[in-house]
Amino acid sequence: MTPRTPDTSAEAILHAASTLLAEEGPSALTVRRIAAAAGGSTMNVYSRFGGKDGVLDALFVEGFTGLGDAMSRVRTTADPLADLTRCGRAYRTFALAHPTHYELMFDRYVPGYEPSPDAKAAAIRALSMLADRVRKAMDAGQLRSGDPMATATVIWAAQHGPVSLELKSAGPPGTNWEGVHRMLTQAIINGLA
Amino acid sequence: MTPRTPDTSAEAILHAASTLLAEEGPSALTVRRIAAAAGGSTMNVYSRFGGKDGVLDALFVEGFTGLGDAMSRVRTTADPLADLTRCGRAYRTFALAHPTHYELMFDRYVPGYEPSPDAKAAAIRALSMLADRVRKAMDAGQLRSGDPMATATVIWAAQHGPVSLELKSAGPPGTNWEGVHRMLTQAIINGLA
DNA sequence: ACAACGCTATAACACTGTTATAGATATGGC
DNA sequence: GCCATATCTATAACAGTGTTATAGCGTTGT
Repeated sequence: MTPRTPDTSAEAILHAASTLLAEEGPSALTVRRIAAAAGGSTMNVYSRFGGKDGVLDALFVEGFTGLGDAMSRVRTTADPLADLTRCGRAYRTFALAHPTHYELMFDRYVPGYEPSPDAKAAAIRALSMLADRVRKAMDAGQLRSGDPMATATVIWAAQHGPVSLELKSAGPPGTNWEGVHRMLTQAIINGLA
Repeated sequence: MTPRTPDTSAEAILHAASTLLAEEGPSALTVRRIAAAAGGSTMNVYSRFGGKDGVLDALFVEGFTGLGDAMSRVRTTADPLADLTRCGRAYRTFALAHPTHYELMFDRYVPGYEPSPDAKAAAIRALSMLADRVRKAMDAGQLRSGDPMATATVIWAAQHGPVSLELKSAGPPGTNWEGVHRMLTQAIINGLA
């Protein structure tokens, strides 16, 4: 589709970078390859994104937006605690479906790269999705009341731990990561109740 | 001391690399800088370690050895569950004391770097330290019995989650990471009891 | 003392992000 | 319609990376 967009626009660069990241991993994200895949020249990346970091930031935001969407798409039922558990499953599902984006979001694989304040804000926005549901559970009296953002951070940490290790295939071979994730999620939700 | 070791030995390279990693972070780990700091030439790194990855592997092992030692140094008392909790504290303390090593151990900051099988074995050895204590707690009837290695992996994931996020300073500013870590550790130990 | 070998250091190669420079293309004023 | 201007693009150059090949030195065994 769009068989020859004449303008090597910012969207083309972003699309190319996102595809490269998904299909070949972070090491394929070189300025030259991104520019070539977008049909333009390297300077395009600099004039539109200010450099490689700008593109990484955009992918970073894209990743967190997707993660937030995945969690906000979880249907809201009369049982806020069960909703939170399903959010945890959505978290792991997203990470396994987009491992390279997750790597970019949470691993500092580029020595000089640090997410910009705006990018970090996108991460906080995704966390707010969780905090909203935490607040609902608190209002329903199913979760000990307190700062929803702080409690959401605890749940987030419980998600990131097993998912991060699973993506690195750390730990003993044959580990049942789905079970580890479920057990940890269950334990922390019980502990916060 | 040793004011002019005539042999730019492997230890000198390792020491230089470890110091560079600790003092300037992963981005300072270039072959040329390592060789210069060790007083030798770049070829030294290749003849003795087979390339940069060999040095990274050695630092990887160094990190996991240190982490395993930190957890095995925790004193064993009559309360295996309390010992496990202290192991968790030792885990976080080690990570905060050696953030760059932790980064190397768990973040894939070098695009092409993958720990060698031997290096991964060192990681499993560190995990075994935890598994030993888990077994003790199981024998004492304080922890639900099962595969100690699998249970240790769950505890490990509960440590890595908050510690990893804390080191990246992810999450909302002003987060009480020590509290997040303690809460998660407590919850998972309770959940496994 | 001599020969052979191993190890070291230097320089070259292919690649990276980034920047400067020349060229083409489009725009604005008449 | 035509020219001057300005922007945007593409090419090439620069400093750095990991890695490899090559020439030189030192050491060692006989």
